[in-house]
Amino acid sequence: MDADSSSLKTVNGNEARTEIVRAAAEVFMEFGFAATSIDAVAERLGATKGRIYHYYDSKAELYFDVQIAAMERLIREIEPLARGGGNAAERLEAMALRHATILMEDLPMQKVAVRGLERELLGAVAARHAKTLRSIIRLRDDYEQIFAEVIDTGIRDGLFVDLPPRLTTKPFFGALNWLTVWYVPRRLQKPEDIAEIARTLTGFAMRGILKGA
Amino acid sequence: MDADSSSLKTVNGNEARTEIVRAAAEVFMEFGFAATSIDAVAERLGATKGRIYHYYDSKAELYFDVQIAAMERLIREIEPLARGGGNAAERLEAMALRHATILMEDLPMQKVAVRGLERELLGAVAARHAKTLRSIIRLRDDYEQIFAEVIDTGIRDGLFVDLPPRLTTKPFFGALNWLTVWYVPRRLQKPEDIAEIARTLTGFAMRGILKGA
DNA sequence: ACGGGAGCATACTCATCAGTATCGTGGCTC
DNA sequence: GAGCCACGATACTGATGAGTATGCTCCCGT
Repeated sequence: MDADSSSLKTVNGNEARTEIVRAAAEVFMEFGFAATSIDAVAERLGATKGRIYHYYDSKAELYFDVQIAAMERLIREIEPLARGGGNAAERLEAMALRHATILMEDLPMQKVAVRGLERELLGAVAARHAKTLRSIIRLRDDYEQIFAEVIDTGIRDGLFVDLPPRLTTKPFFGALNWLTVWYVPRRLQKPEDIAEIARTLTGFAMRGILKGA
Repeated sequence: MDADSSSLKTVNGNEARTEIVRAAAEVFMEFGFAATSIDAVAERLGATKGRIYHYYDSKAELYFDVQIAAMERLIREIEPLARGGGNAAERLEAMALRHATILMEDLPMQKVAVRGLERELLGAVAARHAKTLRSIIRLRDDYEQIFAEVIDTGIRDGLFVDLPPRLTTKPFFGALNWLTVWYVPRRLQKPEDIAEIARTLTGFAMRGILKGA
């Protein structure tokens, strides 16, 4: 149906774009949007600007694509869990565990996404990319909504502490997302370690929200 | 050459510097380090570059000063609470409550500090400011240490969950610090609202760390 | 076996800042 | 009441980096 709904410049550039997005995520993660030069991304790719501008019209568009990719993976993996079996507490726990794991597995992309639409952008580029911007905010809201609904259910079922859901969701995400600030992937020792961190964080977050017995 | 330890250029510029730091914090909060121009800070001051470069040698130095001011306030206010009365749980709760409150009261500075030494800096400016950089990292570590010790005590006393302290501190801070990501000061309604938010977050964090009855 | 275009590289342009150099001006001391 | 200096404004310089213009080279279909 779409001749060209995203601003795809060439017909078959999807895997080329993916490769660019991956490299961009790494550099954006390291330096942030403003301090990242397209040349630096190109260098990480072992290429030059030309390659990137062939697929993307601007740095902002590339940055947006990183965020979109990150959010889409989260939504794709977490939504089924929200619909899965078990009561609200069990489902929320599964979601949190998966969420934390994905953050670590996909650190570059996810870190960029978590940092979010740093203000630096909104002011500078808002006008030109208003539509894309809105769609990303939409994605983020949708994602939070998935959690919010499960939490809502849990509160109504008397499983969770009886507080404003919005205000409960925040520290819940905080406990998990904060890992993008401190987590540094170690060479070696990765496979089972990620799981342990994810479990610890999830445990903390769940205790925070569960109504005391 | 020059004997003065901080790079204070003029003799009595302390209040002038304070005013500059305050303005800088607002702009840095809004746009981040890289995307903030000194001219923008000057404009917020209702002045020009000249004023700023009269007191600061570089943008980095100014940025550092914001971080230092933020960390110093935290340490100054929280440390007494760590030494105060009560068991580890009571002290930790008081600390968390105060911490969250300060974040909201001093949002610009604290947000900049929480975002931390964004990587964008480390690469770019590390060499020249290695000493300052180290002292800021030191401040941050000291601050975390204040919490870590109380948490340690609580674990030994059997009050807190029995997990690696380092891994418990992280989500604890996460639940609190995350508010710098979502909290937007509302005009009106501020005085008691801040207190409620702080209490909710603190409650969450404490439940996360307390050993279930 | 030859156009033509997708997929890049190279080589520009032009704007934005960080930092500097220089110059006014008011207040202070003697 | 003259000189001095803290303070700050104005007017430069130089580097960096986003985006563009253009050229090269395969690969593809015909």
